Amino acid sequence: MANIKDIAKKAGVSVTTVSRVLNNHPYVSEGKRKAVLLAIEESNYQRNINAVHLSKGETLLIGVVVPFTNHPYFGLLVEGIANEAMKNNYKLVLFQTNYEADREIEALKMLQYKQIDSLIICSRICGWEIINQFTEYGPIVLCEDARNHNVSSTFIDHYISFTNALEYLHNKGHYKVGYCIGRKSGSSSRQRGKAYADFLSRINERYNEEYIFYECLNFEHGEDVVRRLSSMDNPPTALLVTNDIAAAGIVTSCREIGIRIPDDLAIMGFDNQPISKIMHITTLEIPLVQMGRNLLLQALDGEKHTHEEISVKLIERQTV
Amino acid sequence: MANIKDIAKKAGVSVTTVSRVLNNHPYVSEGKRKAVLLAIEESNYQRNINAVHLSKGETLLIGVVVPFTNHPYFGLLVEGIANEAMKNNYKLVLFQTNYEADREIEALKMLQYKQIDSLIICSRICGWEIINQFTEYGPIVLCEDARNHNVSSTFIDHYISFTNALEYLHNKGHYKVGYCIGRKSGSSSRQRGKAYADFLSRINERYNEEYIFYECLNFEHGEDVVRRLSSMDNPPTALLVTNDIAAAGIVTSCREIGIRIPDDLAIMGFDNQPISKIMHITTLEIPLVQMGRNLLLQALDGEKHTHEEISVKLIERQTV
DNA sequence: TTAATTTATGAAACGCATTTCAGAGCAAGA
DNA sequence: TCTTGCTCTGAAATGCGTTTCATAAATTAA
Repeated sequence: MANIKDIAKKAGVSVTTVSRVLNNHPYVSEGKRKAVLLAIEESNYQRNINAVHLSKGETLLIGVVVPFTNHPYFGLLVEGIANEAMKNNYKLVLFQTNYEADREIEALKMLQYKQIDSLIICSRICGWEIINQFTEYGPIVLCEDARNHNVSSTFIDHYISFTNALEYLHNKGHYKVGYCIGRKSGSSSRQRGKAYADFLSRINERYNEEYIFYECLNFEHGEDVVRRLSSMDNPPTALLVTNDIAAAGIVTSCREIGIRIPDDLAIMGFDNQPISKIMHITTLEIPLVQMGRNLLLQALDGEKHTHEEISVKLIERQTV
Repeated sequence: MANIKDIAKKAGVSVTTVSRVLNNHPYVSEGKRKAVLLAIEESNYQRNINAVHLSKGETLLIGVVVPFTNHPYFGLLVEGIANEAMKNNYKLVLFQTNYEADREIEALKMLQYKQIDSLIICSRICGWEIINQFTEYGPIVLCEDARNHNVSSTFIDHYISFTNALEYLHNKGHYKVGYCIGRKSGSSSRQRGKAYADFLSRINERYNEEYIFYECLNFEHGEDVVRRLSSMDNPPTALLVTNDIAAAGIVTSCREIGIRIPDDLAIMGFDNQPISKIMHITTLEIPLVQMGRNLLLQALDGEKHTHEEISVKLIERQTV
């Protein structure tokens, strides 16, 4: 395959001039430009992108770390990221971690090795002591409140939004409120846990371990929740479900065994996924696509670290 | 930052020897190996991955083309691809095309430019006349029957599986059968359309344009289908829905307006997504994760073109 | 007219690791 | 003893484009 040198020879110019033509630099006379373009055409020349990467030290690749690609929450987030990446001529390298720290470290190492220009971590597993070791190698963008760290972030205030949702349920007369969440650890889970604990003490209710459901990620997990629910002596009258799909699963399973919603059990979802609209699930809208877009822009912005809080909106429908 | 030359100097060996150590070549004496490793350690040396790529002419990157990242069908497929990629130390570059041909061409060009080692196209938009132009640049793997082409493929026989599903419905007493599908064009849609037409003529039914529903991709699209259905004078008594999520949406919307399933309307899904189990939707199981794995292995296999047909299985539940 | 810019061009340095090739040294087999 | 055949090592070639620097030529400004 022809390389830039061949083109230069063929067009009777220097490689510098060829490079200028390829990169649309000014200061190339019309005659030479034409000659170069002709030579490129005739030799069917293709720039070796890896040589460009080596030379420029950048790859136009952005890493995206998600625990699961196949999850509606991250699906929307990645959709936003992908759309914006497209606009900016960047491509995405996808890291599916399954919440294994090693996978996340692999992604960080790709940043270190310069195989990607920056890294977006949609849900972090590694501790900050690890992340911080890599901030020097390139922009890292988080999808959580990271205002005290050497990265950029786009996030929502989980404490406030959880509190709002809880208060909403309380105003509707619920005081036996439980919640379903994806994982025990993680920064958002902590914030939500705190909001929950504070809410309970505000309304003078006792913390009941039974009212918290973990591993609530998908439609099918709703079944487990409802099973546990129906075996309880003193079940909650309302459930905050941090993900509409799981909420939809719960609603579906409830219908099946005759638990009336919202009369027997009120359900409040999160995200405002399309499914929540169809199933009339009251939910807290999180503009995931928009957040994704923002994450990518921050990743491109490189040097300066910015932090953007996105606000959520409660959407009243028929499950509370 | 240190490079391989610095390490060579520091360790008192040639760059060749350093490279040998880095790549675990044999024929390096223990003494020199140790010296090199020490020098690497002390200089905090990082191999420049782009130089490696340039030199080796490969990137350990595999492109994956999907119309939407945020769709359960492709979600499972990508999950399988990602898992297998991980095992083989490959990373994925994700191309979300939204079914725009230009996006797919971009991916093909990245193959041409050697920024990716091979390309998996999960759902093709471009015609073969375009794909064929790129087969010389690296392995291309399709998720459709491509036995007559210069690529590898993992696929299911949509004609047969659609036929089986239709016959199953027919055996249950249905002859007014319609179907819901994602898009009008595309190879799988054509195969299914043919199976449908052949089925109709076999049972002596007239082709009814109204019985076919397009753009049926997601849960929310079920609503539209049901709306159209309920306004029909002579609606079908059974519906084949090429995607469980859409089927679930249809089931949900039907319940809402009192269409009984399967009595008033039988629903048959596709994929055997988790949601279909929960909602007891009769479906045709497509082992998407396994297919994804296979696609990746074929992508790695490079030179030789293989074609693997995956068989599907009808799973009887309660919506037919 | 002279000085200061701007335009245009190419040689050479730079980014960096892998691989081929040639050769030295040593051991095993004939 | 002589021939093969490993083991080990490094110089040099290879992959390829970008960018800096020096310089010449053409303009514009003073």
